[in-house]
Amino acid sequence: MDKKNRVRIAPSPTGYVHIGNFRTILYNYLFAKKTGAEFIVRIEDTDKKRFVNGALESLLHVLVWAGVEYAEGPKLKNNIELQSIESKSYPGIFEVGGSGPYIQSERLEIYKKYAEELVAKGYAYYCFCEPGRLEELRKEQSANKLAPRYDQYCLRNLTEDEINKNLKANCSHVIRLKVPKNETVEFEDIIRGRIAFNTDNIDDQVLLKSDGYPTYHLAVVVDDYEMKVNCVIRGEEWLPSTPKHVLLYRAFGWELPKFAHLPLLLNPDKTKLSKRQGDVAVEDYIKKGYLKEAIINFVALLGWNPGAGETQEIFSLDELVQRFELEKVHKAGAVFDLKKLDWINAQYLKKLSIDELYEKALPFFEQKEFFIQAGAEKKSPEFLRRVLTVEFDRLPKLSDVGENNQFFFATDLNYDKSLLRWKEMTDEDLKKNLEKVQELLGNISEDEWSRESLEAKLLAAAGEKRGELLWPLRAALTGAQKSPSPFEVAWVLGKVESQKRIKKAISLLV
RNA sequence: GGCCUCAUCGUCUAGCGGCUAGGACAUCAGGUUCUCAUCCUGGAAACAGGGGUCCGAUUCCCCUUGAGGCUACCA
Repeated sequence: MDKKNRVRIAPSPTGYVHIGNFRTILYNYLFAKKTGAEFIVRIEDTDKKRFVNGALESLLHVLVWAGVEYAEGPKLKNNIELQSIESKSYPGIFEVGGSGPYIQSERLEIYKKYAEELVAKGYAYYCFCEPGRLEELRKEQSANKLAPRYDQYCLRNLTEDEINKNLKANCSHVIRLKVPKNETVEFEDIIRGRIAFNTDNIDDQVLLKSDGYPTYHLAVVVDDYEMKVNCVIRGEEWLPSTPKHVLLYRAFGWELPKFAHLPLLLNPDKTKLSKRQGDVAVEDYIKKGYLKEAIINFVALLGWNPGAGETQEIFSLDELVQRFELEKVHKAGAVFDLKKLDWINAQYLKKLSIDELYEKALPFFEQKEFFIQAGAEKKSPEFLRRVLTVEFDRLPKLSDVGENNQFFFATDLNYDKSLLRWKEMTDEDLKKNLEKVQELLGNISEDEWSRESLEAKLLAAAGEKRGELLWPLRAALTGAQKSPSPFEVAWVLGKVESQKRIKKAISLLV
C-alpha cells in the first residue's frame, strides 16, 4: 500500500504575502488537490529580527480569501472546524492537525534535540566564534577573491574538554553542520532533473543559532521529516541550499523527499520580482480591485500552462486543479506582466452579475472623491447599479470604477460650448436639434425610461444623420469628449437630470 | 570572485528530430459606431551565437555569450 503524498507551504511572517510566495502556495495547493496529497501549512518564524506583527494573521486571511483549504496548520479562530488548540505565542490562532505544532517557534526543543543528536553522531559541531571574527574572516576571503566560508576553527582547534568547559560556562555558541570533503551530493528535481553539487563548495552551515532558534536549513529538514512531507515544492532560490538539506537527511538516515524548484517571478528587467519595481503583495492587488479569480488565473499561468490543445486561457480554480501537472512547470523565470492581468481581470469582471459587481464595486466608489462629493441620489444603489451596467465591459479593474465617467456624479457640468459642435453645424442648428431632443425626451414617461426605448426613439428621430443629433446630445449629457452612448448616459442619469443638462446646453448656444 | 540554474515574438507560452515555428496579452491597420470602450477581421513580431551528432536540428551533446539565483547566527 502506498502512503499518501504530503506537501506543505512554509511561509514566514515577515510582512505582506509576496505574489511569488502566493504562486508557490497555489502550485502546492493545485498539486495536492490534483494528486490527492495532504496539504500542510507551516509557519517558519525562526528569525526574530524579521518578524512582523500581524503578518501571520494577514497570511491566513489571504489563504481564506483565495480558497486555499488545508487540513493541517494554523487557522484563524472563525475558520476552525476540527479539534484544535490555541497557539501559545499567537493568541487567536488555532492549530489544527496531528503533526503540530505547526509554528516553528513552538518547536524549539525538537530542533535542539536533533542538533545535539547530530553533534553526538559527529555530523555537526559546536562553534564559539564571535560574529566579529567571522566578519573579519569573510572580509579577508573576499579580498583574496576566495569564497567566503567558515574556516572550521572550532572544529580544528577545540578539545573536547574545552568545548565542555565553554558549554558549562554558557559561552555563546552555535551548532554547525560538518560538511564532508570532496563528495558529490546529488538529488532529483521533478522540474529540473538530476542536480549535483560538490561538497567542497558548501559552507559549514549554522544549524542552531546562539539564541536557541534553528536556521531554516535545520528546521525545514526536521519538520518535513517529522510532518512526513515527501514532496517539497518551493522557489528556485532554494536550489543552492538543497545539498545542505540532502546532507542533513543523510546524516539523520532519513529518506529524501522529492524536490521541485519553481522558477522565479521576475520584474520587467528580469531581476527577481521586488518591491522597488512595483507592487509585490497580494494584498496590494486585492486593494487595486483585481478579483481573486483573476489573480489566481494569472499567477497560475506564470511558469505553467495546460499545454497543447488549449486555446483559451481563462481557468477557474477547479479547472486549474484538473489540468495542473508539476512536470509541466517551466524552468525559466517569468516576467510579471500587469497588462495581461488587466485583461484577465476584465474577463472575470464581465462575467459578474450587476448585483455581484455592485457589491464588489461599492467599497471602491466610496473611496472616490467624485463619489463623496456627489448628491445623495447619486449614491443610491439603483443609480450605482445603472452606472455599473453601462461601465462593466469597459473596466479593467474595480478601482477604475467611475473613473472615466465622472460626469455621472457631477452636479454641474463644466465644458466649453464648442464641445457641442458636430462637424460644421452652426449654433443655431445645434440648438434646434437639442430642443428637438428635449421635447422628445419630455414625451417619454418615467416608466418608459429604459435604454431600449431611449435608443429606439432617439435613433428614429435622428434618421440618417445620427451624428447631428447624437453628438450634441451626448456632449450635453456628459460634457466629455469620450463616453458611453447617449442612450445609456440618459438612462443612467434619469429623465430629470438629463433634461436639466440639455437645458443648460441649449442656454450655452443662445 | 565561486557555485548552481536558465535561454522560442516586447510579455506569458505551444513545440518533446522533418511544422509556411502555433496561441494569448500588448501593439499596428481595417470594420461595426455620434465619441470612447466592447466586439469582429487582418498585419507586423521569435528559435542568442558557434561547433558537433544525424539523411535532417528550435528540438540531442559541447563551447561561447547573455540573464538570473545563491554565496548570513534571513527565509
